[in-house]
Formats: sequence, C-alpha cells, structure tokens
Amino acid sequence: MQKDSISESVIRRLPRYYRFLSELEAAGTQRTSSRELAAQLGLTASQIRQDLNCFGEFGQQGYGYNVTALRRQLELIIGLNQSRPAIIVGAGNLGKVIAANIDFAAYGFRLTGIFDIDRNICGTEIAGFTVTHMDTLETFCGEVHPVVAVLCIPQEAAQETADHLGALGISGFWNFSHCDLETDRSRIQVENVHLGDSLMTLSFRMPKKD
Amino acid sequence: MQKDSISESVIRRLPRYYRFLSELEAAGTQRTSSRELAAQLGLTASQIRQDLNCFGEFGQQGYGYNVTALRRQLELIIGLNQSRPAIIVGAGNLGKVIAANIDFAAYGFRLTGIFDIDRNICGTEIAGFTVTHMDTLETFCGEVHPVVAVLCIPQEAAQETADHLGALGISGFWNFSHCDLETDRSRIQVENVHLGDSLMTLSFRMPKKD
DNA sequence: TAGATTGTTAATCGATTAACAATC
DNA sequence: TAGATTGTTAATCGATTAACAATC
Repeated sequence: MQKDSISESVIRRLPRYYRFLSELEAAGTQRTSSRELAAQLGLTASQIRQDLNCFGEFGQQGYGYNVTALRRQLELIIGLNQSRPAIIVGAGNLGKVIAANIDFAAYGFRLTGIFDIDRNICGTEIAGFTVTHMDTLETFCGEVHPVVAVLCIPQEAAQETADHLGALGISGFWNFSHCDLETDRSRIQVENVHLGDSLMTLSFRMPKKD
Repeated sequence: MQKDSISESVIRRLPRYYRFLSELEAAGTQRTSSRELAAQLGLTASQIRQDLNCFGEFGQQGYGYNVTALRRQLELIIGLNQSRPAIIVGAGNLGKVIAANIDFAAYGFRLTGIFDIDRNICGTEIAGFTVTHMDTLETFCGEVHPVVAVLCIPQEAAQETADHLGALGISGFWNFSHCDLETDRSRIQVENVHLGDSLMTLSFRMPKKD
C-alpha cells in the first residue's frame, strides 16, 4: 500500500495536512477536496493528490475526501495512534519545558522517564516524573525498553550520550543538542531541532545594515 | 554579487556550513576544500561549491578555502554580525527558556524586551529583563523599533498578535506558536518552529505496531 | 612545471505541476 | 445524465551531480 520510499519533502508536509484536517474536523466540516486543501495550505491540488497517493487511495471521484476519514488515515500513517515509550535525557530548562508542554501521547509516544547527570537535579519532580540519575539508565532501559530519547543536553555531551543510548536500544532521537549526531542511520532515526540554525535562517532573510 | 534568489534548500544549509567552519576554526584548521567539507557534512563537493557560488567566489584554485575567511564570509552572508532589535512575546515556560538560553547576539539579533498579557507574570524578571505588559508594546515599538518578534504564545492568540505586531513595524517572526501564520509574505518573514510537526515526522519514521 | 581544486557549464535526477481518462 | 473530482500518467521545472577548462 505505501510506496517504497517516501521523500523527505512529503514527510515534512504530512503534519501540516494532519493539523489542517484536524481543524476542519473540529469545525464540523465533513468533506473537502484537493483543490480546497491546496488553496488553504498554499500548495497545488496536484501535489496534495500525489502526496496522499503515496499511501493509498483515500478519496472518491466526484466527491473529494471525507475529512474525518482522511484525518484518521493520516493519524495511522504518521503513527499518532501508537504509544511508544520515550525518555527525556537532560532535565535543564529545555528538558523541563518539553516535559511539561509536549503532549507526547498526541504524537504517538509515551513519556516514561526523565534523566539527568546532575545529582542536584535528580530527585526533583517534573511533569509527574522524578528526575533520575543517568546511572540508572541501563536498568531502566532493560525494563521499560524506551525507543526514543529526547536529547536536551549540552552539545559537548551529545555524541557520547547518543552512542550510549543507542547501545541501550534507543532507535530514535529528538535532538535539541545543537549538533549533528553521527549515528548508524540504517538503524537510528534522528530528528534535529536546531534552534540556532532556525534563527540563522531568519537572520539571513532579514534586511541587513552596512 | 549575490544571486537574485537563493533557494530554500541552500538557505537551510548555510547554518550548517557556518557551524562546521566555526568548529574547524576553533580546532585551528587553516584550510579546507569542498571535497573535505562534503565528506564531513555528508554532501557532495559540487553542491558545496554551487551553494557558495550563489554568494561569491571565496576559494582559490588549487588551494581550496581559507577556513577563517570563509567562516567570516558566511557570518556576513547570514547576517550574524548584525544587531537587530528583537522582542519576546509570551513569557510562559517556553518564552523563559528562549530568553535565558538563546544567545541572540550570536545570531545577529539583540533582545530588547519581553512581553506578556498576564499581569501576574508582568514585573517578574527573566534574563535581565522585566516582563512588561503587552499594553505598552505600541510605545515600546515607537521607541526601540524592534524588527523581530519571538512568538511564544498560545495558538489561539497567535494570528491576532502577529497582525498587531505587524502593524507596529515587526517584519520577522520566529514562530513557536504551533500554527501557520497568515502574513503579507512580501513584507514579513516567518520562521516556524513547529515542535509538534517535528515530533510527528519522527513518529512517522519510527516502527509501528499493529 | 605538475598537482590540486576551484568556478561554471552541462547532464542527470527527482519533485512539482499539468493534463486527462476513470468514475462517483 | 452532467458535473465534479479523483488517481495517475506525462510534461515541466528546479535542484543536485558530474565534468572540465581555468588557474593557483
């Protein structure tokens, strides 16, 4: 059903489709078309149909798409109905914000623990979890088998920690550590959130003096 | 000197080039080549030369590139030497983390104020700034003329607030509010940080059960 | 000079857009 | 049935890669 390989461009558009269909559904809209979606999302109808047809045939000729059905399909495609165990590594400011503000369950994951290397932070409570020392990671992973680690640690420690976590069975990183991890890309998925890079692209596009 | 329009793909690679050259420079490396950079960054030498030649001729035949000179050129190209006034709008958890952790000066900006609509938060101090009520934005903008606003507010308020800020002269948004802003794209630059979308792409790429 | 590596042009590849038969 | 809109094939466009003359 799903095409062999989905291009990065398509993958990046899926969340937008899902978000927008969720809004339509919440607004009570029952039906839509590629033309309508395209107009709203600033894409072409062709592109939307091509994208969706990577995964199956979800529309009906002459009618278009049922909003609820298509949203539900995207939910399954993206894997939002899953509940894969995840951990946060690094309980500094950023780790705390993510623990408190990201609804992991809404994205197909389930937060199972928060770890830090600083014994002063360990023992404190964040989002219902007691921050635990990294020493206990091995035992924890043996029991809970988390698949994803959210890396909220300083750049210097990132590569080493990622290697360690990879050895403990982690196969996905949500990487906030501001550096490019070197991993076995056949086995391990990395999604980078490089805030600095993001702000630099804005800097590039803003007018400059001198 | 700079080509008429730079593609989004090129823009997204510039920060990585800059980061990597900074590392090389910090390590004391004086010279590099497109082949070397390509190997390290996982790109092709051709691509790197094409990308750089959008902006000028920075290399020397037979030699390659001087690390410091090229890093410096990228600094100017991206605009990291600038100091454009920026404000943070929304001083919740996320706004605080950004205020405290992002080195705006390193990215061509200068944090000038933090605003919130909640009078309970106003008056508290974050990263050396006293959080100020949004009521005072108009006066502030008239005096300081910030060009960029970091949007750390809830989705519901984002569009309205963006419109308001646009009217007050803001021409760039670093948007963390998890929705797609509708703006006059000829005048206003938007850089989205959609953490939910980011986590969804990781969800998509992770194995699924059932 | 010989070797190396650039800047740039040409070739290839992949993604986007257009077109249209199928069909609800 | 007529109108609408899909799924899909073909055409176009743009980005990446390869090739090579220029030159340090």
